[in-house]
Amino acid sequence: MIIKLDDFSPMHTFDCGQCFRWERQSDESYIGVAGGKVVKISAKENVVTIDGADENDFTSFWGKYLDTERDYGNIKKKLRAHPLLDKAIDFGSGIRLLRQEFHETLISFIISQRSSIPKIKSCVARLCELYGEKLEFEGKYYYSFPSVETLSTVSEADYRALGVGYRAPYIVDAVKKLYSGELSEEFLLKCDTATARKELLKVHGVGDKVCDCVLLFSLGKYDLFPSDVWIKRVMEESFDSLSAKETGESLFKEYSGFAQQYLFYWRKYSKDENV
DNA sequence: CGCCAGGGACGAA
DNA sequence: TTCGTCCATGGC
Repeated sequence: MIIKLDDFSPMHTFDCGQCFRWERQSDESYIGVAGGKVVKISAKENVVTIDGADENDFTSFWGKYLDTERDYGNIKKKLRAHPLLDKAIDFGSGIRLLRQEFHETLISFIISQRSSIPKIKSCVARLCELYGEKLEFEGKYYYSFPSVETLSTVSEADYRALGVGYRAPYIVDAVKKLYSGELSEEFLLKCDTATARKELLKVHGVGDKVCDCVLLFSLGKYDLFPSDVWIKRVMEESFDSLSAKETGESLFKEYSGFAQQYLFYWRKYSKDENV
């Protein structure tokens, strides 16, 4: 499957901290699993190749996942009004915000709290290997992210065995709420951002940061500006701001989530060539 | 308020 | 190499 898509770089998009299941290959393509399917994605200029997907898969899943309908050129143009964003956008010009599955995003970001990206990736990978569905692609095996139904049978001790430590009971709580319908994607989608936050914060182990990441990366609440240590740093340095989240959201409004990703990627990864 | 949890990454010594 | 610190959340 080959498509034309502007403003997209697999590296910028898959390595900017929003997802944990894409692996860079020696040829700079990325292999990943989403929606129960494995694909390999590569891009030359604005020509994007998705190996392992046909047109049907694209219209039913990958198009939405890659946020292909959104005009990132326009978003970037608006954000470039801020001098700092201008720099950040130059550095991560191919970032697109993925529309990831809700339960996967929630559980992954619960695991992510107070941890590092390599560690998160290994925990999520083990979770998938143990409880996901085995998939084959180009002679290798991959695993889907397990369903809520499957996870509802997994115990706290089993989660602990994955290496998630004290987060194990949080995952149990999240899965329980998902499985019972007490927490539902459909409901959160209908809510305004503030109401959705209030609901999601009821899950054990979900604080401000995890909450904002989940709502931004899976439900498209783009007016959120998740603030981790890198974002706090950049806001403090450049905007003299003590409360990164509030400042970001009031500056960038409905583009907060996009601004956050450009700033995060730039502040965390550009240092070498930037000082 | 301060400290801890469970563990890997990362930077300093 | 080893040591200390970090990370984001809830419980105490």
